[in-house]
Amino acid sequence: MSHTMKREPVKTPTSSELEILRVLWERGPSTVKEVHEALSGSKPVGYTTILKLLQIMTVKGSVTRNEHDRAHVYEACQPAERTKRQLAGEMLDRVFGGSASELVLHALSGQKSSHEEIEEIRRMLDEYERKLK
Amino acid sequence: MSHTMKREPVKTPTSSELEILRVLWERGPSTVKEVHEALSGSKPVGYTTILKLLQIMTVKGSVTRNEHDRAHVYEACQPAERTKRQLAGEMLDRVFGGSASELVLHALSGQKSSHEEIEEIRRMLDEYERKLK
DNA sequence: CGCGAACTACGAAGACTTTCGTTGACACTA
DNA sequence: TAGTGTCAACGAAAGTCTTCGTAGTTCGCG
Repeated sequence: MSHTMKREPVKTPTSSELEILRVLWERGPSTVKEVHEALSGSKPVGYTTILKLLQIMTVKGSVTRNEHDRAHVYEACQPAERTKRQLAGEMLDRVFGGSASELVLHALSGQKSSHEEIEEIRRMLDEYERKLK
Repeated sequence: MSHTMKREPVKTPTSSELEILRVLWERGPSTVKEVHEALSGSKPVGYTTILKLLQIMTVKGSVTRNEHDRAHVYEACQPAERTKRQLAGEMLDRVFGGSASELVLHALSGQKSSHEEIEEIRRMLDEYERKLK
């Protein structure tokens, strides 16, 4: 009955979901245990908390799980690039009214970026304009 | 008793609060009515909803209000620059692991920026490096 | 078999957000 | 003065998010 199912606009992940997604993006498909261990490093969090979150994310459709093994293996549905673009785009609109330069300005003002980092950004701008033509 | 009061780390505004703050930043000190009218343009929202939000924000400390007139006048406590920097900085850390170039990359990939906009970003990069020295 | 370890499923509490209806105070005016 | 319009204050409902305890299942092993 897929034709009766609403194609949701892929809501942006919540704060906790994002933490989990970052682990999945970095590690690739992982079990609850693996995600839990990865996140426990930074702050204490219960095993079942991660489990529950992953279950909810499965229902929401932001991750899929492979139940072949007893320890289910979870995987992000959307590639990191897509979700990051979505998040950056939202901030661009909601905070900076669509002005990319304003976003860059404020992003830089908050921390000290290295000369290399700045050079990297310049390279990307060149690349971006090259593609526009 | 200010010395007994905790100096909260100024939590980042919620989605609705941000919408209101943007109005206050743009218009300057405003009454509930004015904020309401400004926001009604984009989407329907009740007057008391805005009032309640502003009251909550007053308690949280993100806005102050002048009760001199019957229609209280609200004003953002933090300048736009500061809050924007905070929001951009958070996204930088939480999504892009602190990589400014990645943030720029994804911000640009989501929308089409004009040549002028790109030039503006380049100018800002120059400015940023100039100040580093 | 019976036990403990490893896992999933489920429910529910608590905190926050968002939204709005209702009430009451005030002030202006017919 | 009674009626009308403008406001603030409050309470409460509904929806999310986050967290975790508890219960039940399965597997390997002594």
